Amino acid sequence: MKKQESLDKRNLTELEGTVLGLIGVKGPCTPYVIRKEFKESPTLYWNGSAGTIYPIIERLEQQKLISHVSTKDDLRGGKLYILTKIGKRTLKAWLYQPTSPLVIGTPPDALRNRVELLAFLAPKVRKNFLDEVVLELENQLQVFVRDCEEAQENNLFTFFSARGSLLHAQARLDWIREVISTLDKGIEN
Amino acid sequence: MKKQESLDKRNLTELEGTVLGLIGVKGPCTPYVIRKEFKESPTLYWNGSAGTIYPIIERLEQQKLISHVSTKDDLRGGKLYILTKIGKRTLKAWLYQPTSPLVIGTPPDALRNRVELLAFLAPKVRKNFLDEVVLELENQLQVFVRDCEEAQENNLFTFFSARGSLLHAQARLDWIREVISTLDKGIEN
DNA sequence: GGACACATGTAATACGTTACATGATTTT
DNA sequence: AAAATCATGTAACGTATTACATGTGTCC
Repeated sequence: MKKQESLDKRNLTELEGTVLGLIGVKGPCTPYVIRKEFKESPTLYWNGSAGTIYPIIERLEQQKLISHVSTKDDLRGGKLYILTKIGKRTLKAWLYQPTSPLVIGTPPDALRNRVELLAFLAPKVRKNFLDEVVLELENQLQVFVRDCEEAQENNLFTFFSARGSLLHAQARLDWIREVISTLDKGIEN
Repeated sequence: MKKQESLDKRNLTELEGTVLGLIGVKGPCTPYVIRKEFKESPTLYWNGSAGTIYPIIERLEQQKLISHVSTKDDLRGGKLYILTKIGKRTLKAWLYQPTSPLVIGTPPDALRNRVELLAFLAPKVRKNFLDEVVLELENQLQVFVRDCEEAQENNLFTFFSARGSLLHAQARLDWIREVISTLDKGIEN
């Protein structure tokens, strides 16, 4: 009853590509390890729930992008997955998309949505909201600073990723401060 | 055959809240106007497809958050929707969430995903990728600069939103340049 | 009269999450 | 023995997109 006509023609989704990439850079690993990676990483967006990861691993195997080596003796250790030749080629193609709007385009941002609609709140409430946001962002920034320090000791590219989150958080903070000061000036007039 | 047990208990999704907010700040408007807003805005993430907007308007009306005034005479003009009292209260509560992880948390970023997995590409390919990304981001930055100038003449908060996109784009550009220079130094050693 | 913008909707599909279910192994 | 972690999976659901279908009014 599974629906999968022309699976090989489909492009990888962002999450599928990331899973494929994790198998690629981490070497042979089990679905469970992939899940842990998602859960523990502060920069990887998805939560790596079982209901997502296992079906994706299945799909990738059916598309011959990954294959597993059986581990009969060890009931505890799960199936170890590795990239196939096609998998390596596909991953390289998926990674190298410097002009794709999905990669280059500005991601969604729930805070930006709120700011766009802030006209609906009374000036005082607005001010309170923005002040609280600044406090939250300052705390978050500290967390990312620590993440960067930790990541620096491990993988260089994990560090880059953490650094990206940090710079984004800093940019958001600068932005909200700018909004606050602009609104404050407006009130004076 | 519609499934909607306990609709009033549900929280608003990000898109539902944004639709409600647009009706709130723009005043009475038709679903079509909402769709246009999404299509034309460079900072609002969603594309405002009919298949999304019309069902949302329906749901919001069923939850008594919005109501419409009939326009019998004008077949062309669609139904004009406005916020109800409950709608106004709900919108204020939805906007004012300065500590919500969804609002404050760092959004997903497909470029960050790529960078995290860049170890899989050969150094030369990596370099090409990053150089191309810089070019793309520089172009994008110019677009956002123009968006900001346009928005400055209209709504202040639309300008803030555009400004947020601009600062984010700038942060991403700085970040990738930093990654490139770090990798270049590594090669020298 | 034809093209285009206005206006509303439905059906099929894709994607990810939550919650549930199961069982083995290790730690306390 | 109980709790926690390892490990794999399924079912139901929510949400948004794409593509399709339909019709009206306006402009050239």
